[in-house]
Amino acid sequence: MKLSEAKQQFISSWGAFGTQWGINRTMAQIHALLLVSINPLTQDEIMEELSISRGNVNMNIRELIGWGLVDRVIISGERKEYFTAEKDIWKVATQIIKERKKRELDPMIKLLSQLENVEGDKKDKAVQQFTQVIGSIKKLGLQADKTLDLLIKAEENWFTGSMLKMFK
Amino acid sequence: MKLSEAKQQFISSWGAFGTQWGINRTMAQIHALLLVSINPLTQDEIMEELSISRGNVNMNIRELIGWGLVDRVIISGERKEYFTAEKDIWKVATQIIKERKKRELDPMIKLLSQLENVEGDKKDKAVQQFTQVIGSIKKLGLQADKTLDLLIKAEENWFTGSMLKMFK
DNA sequence: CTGAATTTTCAAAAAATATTGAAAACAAAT
DNA sequence: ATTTGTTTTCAATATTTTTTGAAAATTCAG
Repeated sequence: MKLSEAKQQFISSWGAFGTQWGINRTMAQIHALLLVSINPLTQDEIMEELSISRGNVNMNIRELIGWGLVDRVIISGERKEYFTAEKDIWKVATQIIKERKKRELDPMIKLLSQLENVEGDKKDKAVQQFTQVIGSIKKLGLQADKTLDLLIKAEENWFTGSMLKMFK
Repeated sequence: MKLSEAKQQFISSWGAFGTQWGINRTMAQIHALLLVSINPLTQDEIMEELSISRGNVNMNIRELIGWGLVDRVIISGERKEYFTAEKDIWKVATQIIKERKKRELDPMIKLLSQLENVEGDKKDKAVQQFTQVIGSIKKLGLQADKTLDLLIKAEENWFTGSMLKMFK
């Protein structure tokens, strides 16, 4: 397989995987494109490469910047803005975990905490069961939250190092 | 907050969280409903409770069964089928991990393995960089795969037990 | 086997989401 | 201050995804 062909394949597949995870296809494709581009790209280059409109590029680039996965790059003497993606995959992964935790896990735990305080007879089977289910989901959430915090702080060898040794 | 109100809130919020994870809103809501229902429910009861059509219930229930999160229950003497959800949240979590791994992570690793074999000059900076990025994503994927396999096999106290001890 | 109850399918409709493109806003150079 | 290149916005449009509901298929009882 040729390089250009492989890049195309990567970009298109990454977009497809993205949608399965609730991520906009184009956003995932732009990220993929920047990951496999040696040099930073302009909006025009991204438009060209992916055959998408200027507005689409602009919106998704800003979204990617919001996720902390893409940075603006100023090239001196150039009028246009350039964009580049973090290439260190460990950093990319922790950044995504950090954001999803903040946007999704934390609000979910907050919700579950509220739902735990349902009023009613403690002997009521229905109340018991509800509180039990909500409580156990919250517990799992809190544990995941804690673990992910540590993971985010841990160094790159977390997976390869102590983690795997632990399970032998 | 009253129990019925809390249930409604849980179901509706669970649906919203689901969509963020690329899961059909109704499927997540049906799952939530069954999680907080003491008794198994029929399709008619689910239709009624969530105000959705029969076809919609049927399709999403089958999808949930496919994910291993919901089971058909036969109640003797009854003609209708009943449905119930696994209430043990740890089992639910490992089941979801197992399925997403199979449906998403494994295919992704397969793709990356193919893309690693790009033909071309090894000294070409572009080829090097591409291979490096693809290789590191694959590596991360393989490590996650391995870790999740162990997690799936591990007992319920994985998070609370050794996992947290490891990080102090 | 027949008929009634129940489940499944799937084309059409509705809803949700993503994309376009042109106008407006902004920024740099002269 | 004006022109020119560039970025941003957002209403309109297109696409994708979900939902409906009625017909077909299936299942069970008699």
